Order: sequence, then structure tokens, then C-alpha cells
Amino acid sequence: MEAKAFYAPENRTFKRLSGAMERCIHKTDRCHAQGWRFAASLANRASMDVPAKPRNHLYLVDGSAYIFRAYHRLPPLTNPQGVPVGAVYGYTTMLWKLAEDLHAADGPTHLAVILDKGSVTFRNELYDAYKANRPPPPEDLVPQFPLIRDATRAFSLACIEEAGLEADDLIASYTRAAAAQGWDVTIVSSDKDLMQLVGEYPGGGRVDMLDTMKNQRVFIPEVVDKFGVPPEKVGDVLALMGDAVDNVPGIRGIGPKTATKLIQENGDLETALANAPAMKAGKLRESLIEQADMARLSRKLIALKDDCALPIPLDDFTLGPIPPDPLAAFLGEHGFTSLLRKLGTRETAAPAARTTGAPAPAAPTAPETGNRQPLPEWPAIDTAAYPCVQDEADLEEWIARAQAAGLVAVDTETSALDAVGADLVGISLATGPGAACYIPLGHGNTTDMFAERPRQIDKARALALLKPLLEDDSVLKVGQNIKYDLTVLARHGIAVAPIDDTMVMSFCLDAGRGEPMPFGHGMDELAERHLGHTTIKFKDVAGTGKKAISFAEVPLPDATRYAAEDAEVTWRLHAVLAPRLAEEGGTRIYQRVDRPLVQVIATMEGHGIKVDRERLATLSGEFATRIAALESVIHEKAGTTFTIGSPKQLGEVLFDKLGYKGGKKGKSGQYSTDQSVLETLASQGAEVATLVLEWRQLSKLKSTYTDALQAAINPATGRVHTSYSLVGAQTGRLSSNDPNLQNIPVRTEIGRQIRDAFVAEPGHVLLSADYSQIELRLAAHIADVPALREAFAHGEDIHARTAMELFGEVNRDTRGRAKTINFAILYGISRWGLATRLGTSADEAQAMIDRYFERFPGIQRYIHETLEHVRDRGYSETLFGRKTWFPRIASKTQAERAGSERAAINAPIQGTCADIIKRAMARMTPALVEAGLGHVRMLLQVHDELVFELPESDVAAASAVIERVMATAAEPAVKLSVPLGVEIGTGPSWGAAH
DNA sequence: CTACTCACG
DNA sequence: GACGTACGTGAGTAGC
Repeated sequence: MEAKAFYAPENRTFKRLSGAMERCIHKTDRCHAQGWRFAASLANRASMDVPAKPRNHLYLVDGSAYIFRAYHRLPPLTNPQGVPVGAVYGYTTMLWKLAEDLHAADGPTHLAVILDKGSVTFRNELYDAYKANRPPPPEDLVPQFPLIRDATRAFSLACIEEAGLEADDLIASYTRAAAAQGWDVTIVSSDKDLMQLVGEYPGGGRVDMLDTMKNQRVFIPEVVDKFGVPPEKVGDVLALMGDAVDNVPGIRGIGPKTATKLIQENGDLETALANAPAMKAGKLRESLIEQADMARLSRKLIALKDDCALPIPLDDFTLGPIPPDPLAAFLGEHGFTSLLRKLGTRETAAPAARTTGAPAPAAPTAPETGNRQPLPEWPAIDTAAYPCVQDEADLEEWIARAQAAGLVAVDTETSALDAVGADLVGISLATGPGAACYIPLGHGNTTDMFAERPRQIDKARALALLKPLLEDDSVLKVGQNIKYDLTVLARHGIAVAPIDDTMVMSFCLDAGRGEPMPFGHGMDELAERHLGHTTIKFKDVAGTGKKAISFAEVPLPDATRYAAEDAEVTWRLHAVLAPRLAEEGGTRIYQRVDRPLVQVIATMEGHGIKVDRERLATLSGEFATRIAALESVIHEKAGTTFTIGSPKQLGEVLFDKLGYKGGKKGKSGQYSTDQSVLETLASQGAEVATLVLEWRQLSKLKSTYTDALQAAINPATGRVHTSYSLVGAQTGRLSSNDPNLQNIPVRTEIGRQIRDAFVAEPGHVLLSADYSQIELRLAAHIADVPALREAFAHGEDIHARTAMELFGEVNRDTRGRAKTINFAILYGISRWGLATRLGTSADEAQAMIDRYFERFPGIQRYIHETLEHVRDRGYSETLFGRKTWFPRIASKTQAERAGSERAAINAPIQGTCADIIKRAMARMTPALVEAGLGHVRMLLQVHDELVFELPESDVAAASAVIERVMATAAEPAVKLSVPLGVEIGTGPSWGAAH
């Protein structure tokens, strides 16, 4: 306990599940390349889909087609290793040009590269000669294909390829999907087949094409120009013409001119074929009649399949910041020096530029584990070399460097762990590998009046200099658990933005991964795993236990090594994780859900909630009296004095000394004395058991709540400030700690008194808004269960409806059983579990499960499909694309496997619920502000509940806004087939608001 | 540091 | 025939 108060925030240890699982926190970064400064502001812009956003514009790059053209048009360049890279160079310059268009008003907001997978497709089944006459690609083009993927990755862009589908079909499918939602689409290709897709779409989207080589836009007039017909008739023209390259037969003797003329005159292919017999006799008439079937086949071959399943959702193509380092590494590796020069500027240029010509390393990624090795161009981390910034001129230089880079990793050091109470001791910055510094600001400010105070810049002055950088829209601030730094800096009047958080990025990529235990997302662990680097530990500079010192007392050389390293590590982690988000489909959940939440949570934590200390103290006293009374009675009945709180001693007293039956020992050889055991004993007339149960309840309430909460009141604010973890729960839920405000009692009358101690300020009230039955509603939607959907649509009592379906009648008993079964479903059912809960035999439980599946057939299908998906891909997904990994789904150990299966069934439902309330939270403040309710404060989140504090007079107006934001939180990304019910209550205390 | 117990959704 | 009985958390206490 005493050590805790001295931990630096970045080493903060949260979890105590089993062993100490670290959940770390940190920050770092760096960058260069003035040409890329748009990245930071772009990252900011992409964060939420509410309120107003710029019109979405999706660019789909036909990568495979491009590479062939580039190969033939460019000279045969080779890279320093002698590998031919001419086509790759062409491709790279094309991506570069597109990236430059990001500035333009109609530039891309989303972008994906589509590649051919080079496999057999459905067209080969239609016509086995399809594309059969293609010559093999030239020998010096073959090695360039994989490099296309590298180039794409270097830009951190999404790349799609799917076996059994041609790039054209994927492009058509994405085009249709995007245009239907009203997005604009630009297809970057010159393939005439794709011209079929050009036009205005019913959803409001506008689709055009871009030929980057000719720098030419193709819209309806250009298509008509080329084919003489509008886009929707292009397929008919092509079917008559055929296509020599793809070996589409068409009709022999008909070329572009004749084909166009025939379609213009007849309107479409079928009419043209039907009218053929009426044409004037001749070769054309005969060909049309004879080869009509060939034309029809050709039409099918040319038709684009626009209903393919989209392997990656559109939202994942959101353009985020393009980290310069992977790009610099790639350009350097292949000797693309002119682009490299454009990218890198002055001494902060990517080190990759200096190592051009180094042998290309083996593929560094290990996607199956989520690990990635450091980019080889980086020098090893040298903690001895960091400068300690002690005068203003140096600080200004670092600020300028960060400004030029457009991306800076930031880490704050404080005197204690508590973000709301701790003092700022120093700030570290990093702008690249080997480019990090530490700025001490509060060293020597200790209680030791003889301590030397080292030379450092005045804190207020330094913060004034840093403020413009930290608030600059065009500079991305990267942190490891940057929520902590936001909170600390907010107290100094600095509103840090825009931000990225490597801890949250790691969570969006790797939640649940790792064996035998899931990986943590703390900095030390991430550094070890992704960078192969062992960080300096906080205890190495500050000591541990009673001898630990505050960071303010750490000598500057040690503090500098430690703090600047954290910033540099964070910077490197960002360079590793940012491209992975794009590659692995994590962008959508990160950019649209979790990243916007970081600031929201920081603000909530900063508010805290008022707790009535007197009331808690009174409760503590009452509980203590009752506990003491119970204790003596228990000892008397037991005939011995023992520690009631010791399960070991209690078990021995109950089962050995008093001789009660039903003692079962676990694998540790100890009797179980948990609630269910004691209740059984109590029902058999064991009064001691009843007394112990009451004793347990009261001591739990006293120690965990009435005592601990008083101690948690922040002396400066008079309120309790919990800390939420965004990476605590594998499903995407938040967790709350220090103290945990998500498990305040509510289920029993005596426990609920504790909620009455959570109060509003005078003249204010607390407002509690919670989603009603949200998990069951989402199950009804996700599993597509008509009976449940209907019940929710009509506002029925869902458990009663289930009882009716299962038992044919509704009464207290059947409704209760139905409720149990409904929950069992959400948790991944087993007949034994259900039998235990219902107090029936496993056979009866099984019969009920069967009946449930029969009445609600979607459920069984959902379970089956979810497990297939997880076994196949390793992870489950929520409706919003959040992945949770289940590496033990194929474990040889039955229990492990079964446990993973149950968790996997639950995760999409629990996780979607978490996504929805997170979206609601991210939109809440803007919505309240818009309604003139900017002073309404959101204080707490308890999984399906939000708690606000507001003036009593604003209750009606605020309730309307809150209800609307919560009920519509899934939209527009997901259209739910069930309504989301929100229940709102208000009162002077949390207890009264329920 | 681990196991047990129990508070919440 | 069984995974040893639901999913996800955090925290306090006893005891090695």
C-alpha cells in the first residue's frame, strides 16, 4: 500500500486478478517530414461520426491493374539489393500523389487498395477459357508483387484481397456499399470494365474513376464519350465486343464501333439479339444469331459481382495519421531517394534514410501472435544519451522539432499515482528513435527542507511554452495511457489534442491474445513484446517499499534516463502499432469508438462524484456494532473463538467441530464455505450459518464500501475520483478501480444505503440513465430471433414472453425460470450450469435448452456460427468490429476449451453493448452543449448506466437529450432491429435516482 | 503472492 | 462421457 503512493503513473499497476498483471501507462513519440503534417489533423477529424462531419469519400485503388501498367511504362529500376522495383516505384508514386490529395476538399477520407489474389474464380466455372490466354507475368515483375503489399503497408493503408474474387468484384461491392450510404467513391483505375460502375447512386453517392497516369477523371460524360452509351449499358457493349486480354469471346467480327451502334439502336443486348433476325441479311446478322449464346455468356463474364461479403468494413478504411517512419524505412530500403528527400527534412529525418542499402530483413511480422519486431533501421535505445532540458532555449528547440515532425510522444511524470491529486514533476518528449528528452519541472519540491533544488525551467513558464504545441491541431500527441497525462495537464489549463494512445491501440489490436494468460497493454510489456527492449523500471530509479522516494526526489540523471526512455518507447510503439491498425482492421473501433473516449473518460474522472462522508461514517458505526454483536453470538454457538473471516477456520468449525454434513473440499483441501454452501446449511437449520452470512454481508459492506470510500475522498476536491481502464476487460467494457465505482451495492436493501451516500451538490440532482435489457435486445438482434425482436418492439415483459414460449403459461415460477434461462443463453449455456441454477436435473435442463432452441432457432445458429468464426479466425467480433481473441479455443484441455467457447459466445453481445454505450458517451457532451446544457456533467459509467449531475431545473431538458443520444447510439453505423430502451431517474442521491 | 469470497452489470 | 458448473470485472482478508 505504501509503495503505491510513490509509483510513477507510467508504472501504475492496476490488476490484481491472479498474480500482479501489469496494466501500464505511458507515452512517447516523434516524427518529421513537414509534408505529412496533415496526418495529425486528419487523425483528429476522423474521430467521431457525430455531430457534423465532412462528406465521406472513399478511394478504391485497383492495385493489380496498376502494377502491370506501371511495369510497361517505367524503366527497369532495381533497388540496392538488385531486386527489380520499377513497377513498385510507379505504384509508390501513385500512392504518394493520392496522399497529397488529402488536402483537397474532395480528397479521400477513406482509402483501400484492392489486389487480385490470382486464384480461380466463379468466372472460370462459367467459361473455363476465361483469362486462359494470359501470358505469365514477366520474370522481373514477379518479385515485385509482394513488394506492392509492402508499399501499401508502408503508407499504413488498408489492403484487401480475397481468394475466389477478382479485384473488380471487390471494387464493385465496396462501391455499391459505400454509394448506398451516400458516400462518394473514386475508383483509381483505368480498367474499362469498371466504367460500368460510374454514376450517381440512389443512396446519394457519386462514383467516378481516376486515371492517375493520365491524371484524368472519368464520370458519366467521359464514359459516354468512350462507349457512346451511359455506364449502365457499358456491359452490353463489352459483351458484344469481347475482350482479348481476358479472353471474353464476345461476337467475332464485332468491334467497338459496331457494338456501340447496336446497343444505341436497340437499347440493350437482349433486344439487339432478339432483333437480329429482322436485320438486313449479311455477315453481321448471321454472327448475331449464331453467336447469341456467346454474347450472353460474355455478358455474364463482364458483369461485376457487387454483392460480395466485404472482408473489412468500410469504416476501417478511415484515413488516420500516416506515420512517416515505416514509409521512410520502405523508401530507404528500395533506394527511392527522391521521395525520401521529399519526406524527410533536416536532422530529424528518418534514420532509415541513413541506412539505405542495408540488406532487407526477413518478414518481421508474426501476425499469429500479434507480436512485431522492431523495424531494423532503428538504432538500439540508448538511455544514456538523453538530454535533460534545463533552459528555455533548449525547450524551444525541442518544441520546434516536434512542431516540424507533426507527431510527438509525450509523457508526464508526477509525484504520485493519482492523476487528480498528484503534482507535475516533469515532462518528456520524443520525436523519433534516439530523439527524446526530459524536461524537469518540479524536482526537489519535497518536504525535505535541506534538499537541493536542481536547476530547471520555471514550471509555469515551461507550460506556457508547451501549451501551443500540446494544443496544436496539426501535431499529434502520442501517449501510453495518455488519459493520465490529459488529466494532469488539464489541471494546468492545457487541453491536449489531438491524441493517440498506444495502450488503447494495443487493446484494439490484441485484446485477449496471449498464452497462457492474455497479454497486458502496459508499456513495459509492450516494449518487451514489440521492440524487444527491456525498459528501466520505476523501482530502479525510485526504489521500492518503505525506502521508495517520490519521483520529485529522483536525481535528474536517473529521472532523465527513465522518463525520456518512456517517451521514446511510446514513439516507437506508435510507429509499430499504427500501421497494424490499418492492416488488421482495427481502425474503425479505434478511431470511432475508443480513441474519442479517452478525453471523455479523462473529463469524467476529473469531475469525480460527491460522497457524503458523514453518512458513510454513520453507516460504518452501525455496521460495526452489529458485526460485534454477531461475532459474540457466533463464537458462543460455535463453542469456540475463531476468526470468522477465515474460510479455513470457519470450514473447520462448521464441518469438523460442529459436524455439519455437506462439507466439500476443493483441490486445495479446504472446505468451501461460500454463500451457496452456507445457505444450504442454513436451510437445514444451522443457525450459525445464517449468522455468518449476515456477518459476511456486513463486514463486506463496511470494509469495501463505507470505510474505503471515505478514504477515497480527494481532500482537494472533496469528491471521489475513480480511474477507468479502457483496456481492463477483454470484451471492450470499461473497468473501474481505485476505487471501483462499478460495484456499489444495489441488490439488497442494506447495501443500497451506500448508494444514498453518493450525492449531488446543493441545488443539483443526480440523474441515472440506464439501458433496459440491452444484452438481451442485442442478442435478439444479433442472433435474429423474431419472437424476441417482436416482444421488444411491443414493449413486452421479455422474461414473461420467454416463459410463455417455453412453458405455455406465465406465473411467478415460470417467469423466474425463463429469466434464468435467458441469462444462461447470454453466458454460453451448459446443461449442468443451468441445472444448478434451476435446481433441476441435467436432463430436465437439457430438455429446456432444446425447447429454447426450438422456439428461438436463431440462438442455436448464432452459437454455431460464432464458434465457427472464432475457430476459423481466432477472434470474435462485435457489430462495430471490435475483436476479442480466443487463443485457447482449440486447447487440448477440455475445461479450457469449454471456457473459451462460453466466453466467445458472450463476447460479441457484451462487447457490442460496451461499444454502444461508449458511442453514446462520446456523443453526449457535444449533444448537451448543442442543447445549451454544457454544464451538465457526466460522472459515472456502470456498463449499461450513465450517471450525471445537473441543476434541478435542467432535468427535463437534459433527460430528453440523454435519452435520445443513448437510444440512437448504434446509428448510423448499425441499424438495430430492436429498439434500445432507456430508463431515467433523478434524485438527490444515486440511491434515489434509481 | 495466492485463494477465497463477494460486490456489480 | 464430460467442462465440474454461466460471461465480464475489482477489492478486502487471511494465511502461506
